Amino acid sequence: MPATPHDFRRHEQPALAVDIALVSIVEGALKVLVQKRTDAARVKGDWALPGGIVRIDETLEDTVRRVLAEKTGLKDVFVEQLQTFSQVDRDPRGRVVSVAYYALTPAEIFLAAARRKGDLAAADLHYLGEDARGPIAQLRDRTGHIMSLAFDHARIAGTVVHRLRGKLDYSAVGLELLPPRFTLRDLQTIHETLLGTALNKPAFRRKLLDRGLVRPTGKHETGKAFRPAELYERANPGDRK
Amino acid sequence: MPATPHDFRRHEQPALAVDIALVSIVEGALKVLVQKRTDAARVKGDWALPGGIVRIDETLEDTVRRVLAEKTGLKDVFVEQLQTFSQVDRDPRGRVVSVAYYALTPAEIFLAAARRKGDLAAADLHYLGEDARGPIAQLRDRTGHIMSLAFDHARIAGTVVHRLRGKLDYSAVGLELLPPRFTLRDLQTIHETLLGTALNKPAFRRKLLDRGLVRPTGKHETGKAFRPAELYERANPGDRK
DNA sequence: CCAATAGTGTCTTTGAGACACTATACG
DNA sequence: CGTATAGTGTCTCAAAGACACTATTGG
Repeated sequence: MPATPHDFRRHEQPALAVDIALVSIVEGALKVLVQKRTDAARVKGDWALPGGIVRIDETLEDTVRRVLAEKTGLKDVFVEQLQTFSQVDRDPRGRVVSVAYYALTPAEIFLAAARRKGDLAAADLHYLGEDARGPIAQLRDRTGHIMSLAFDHARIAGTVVHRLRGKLDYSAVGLELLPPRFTLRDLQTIHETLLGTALNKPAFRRKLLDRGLVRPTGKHETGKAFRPAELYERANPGDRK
Repeated sequence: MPATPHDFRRHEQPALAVDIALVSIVEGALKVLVQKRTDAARVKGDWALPGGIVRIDETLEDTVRRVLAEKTGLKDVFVEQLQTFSQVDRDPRGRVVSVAYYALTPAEIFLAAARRKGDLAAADLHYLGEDARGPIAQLRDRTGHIMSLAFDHARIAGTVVHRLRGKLDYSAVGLELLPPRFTLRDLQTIHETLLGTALNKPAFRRKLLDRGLVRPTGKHETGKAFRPAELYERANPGDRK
């Protein structure tokens, strides 16, 4: 029997939040934006992914964009839903179900956002693999020290890497981590950093061009002490040459 | 600044529910379990996916298993999270965010569950493709008449088919739609029904056996008027022969 | 031995990896 | 013209599709 309106609140319900992994690749290193926690005495973990409570009149995407704007000043970021996390004890302060999102942005924009507020930091994101409960990641600061993550955010970060690795094969998601014009070598570095493996140069180029995901602009890099690479841009979907 | 416990309820929040697409393949037709709606006057759509409100002490998987048990009597069904749907107007009775799940079960168990209660029905699930807002599906009854779906459930059903098609390539998810022992022809029919295309027999068999996903039992079908097929079972993960 | 489907051998096609080669800019 | 990287031609290899062939059961 479907619930009627007043039924929705007959039982006490979990609170609903979003958590956002803002990810970038800076000089061949995978980065994620984290926020310094202030009540680390009550909640284990010095750092957390930015997040916020979903308001009654917002879609989840609205909440994500509001939180990103409030905490980083960023607008028009690429955002996709990852997965919803609902372990009963995931937040020791109360019952919160969190819908995790990942956001992707080029290195320059990412660094500018991380510098904007004092409690934000760009952490190195290391994928540790999967165990019985799923993927997991570890964060390190620029000196290589481990940054402890609160809640289930190490799981969320691990799941982001796992998802992005899967999507590289069949989508152009790596383009979200580059400016509008880029070289194929840059894009290959993006893929290699996310996958953690080296890729074959001719095969990589063939695949992208055959599938019509990128298009040469005719322009070239400048200021290099050797042969400059051609700049490419993303092809409009539907284009096949 | 992270919220403190009392902050969680400072604003009014959406209610949190799960919706479940219990899917099966019966005689080469893709089926989904739907429930007859009683207040179709107030909410457009005669049918809906089974669903329920998430209780404070439940994980989402707990809610899914509770709802499946209450509505169908099924236990130990294969269940995976699909996606969370949060359009503000998705339920005209009030603000509800819904985490959609799909559940897979073999034809016999599915048919028994669908017969168990009078308000349940096994609908034919037709994938219509993707538009700008995502995948969409249409339901038909056994006479071919369209069954109108409430809320965004046509989107959820479409997203389930889309997800399952993607997973067939790299996972053994089709095995969840078959009994413990099955013929390779049965499994190929499962794949073909989900994908909506014919598959190459030798290639299909090679792939499954090379990847060690299934294992021959040495037993064969009985009661066929022609050469009986060998029965296979799922290989334990890690086995490679 | 016929019907009908199970199961396989093998040729072709396709796409990815390997690797070496040519191309081109700056200084 | 040397250095360093861009970009490509081509061989190899692996996986998937095509297709025809053999195998096996009940009747």
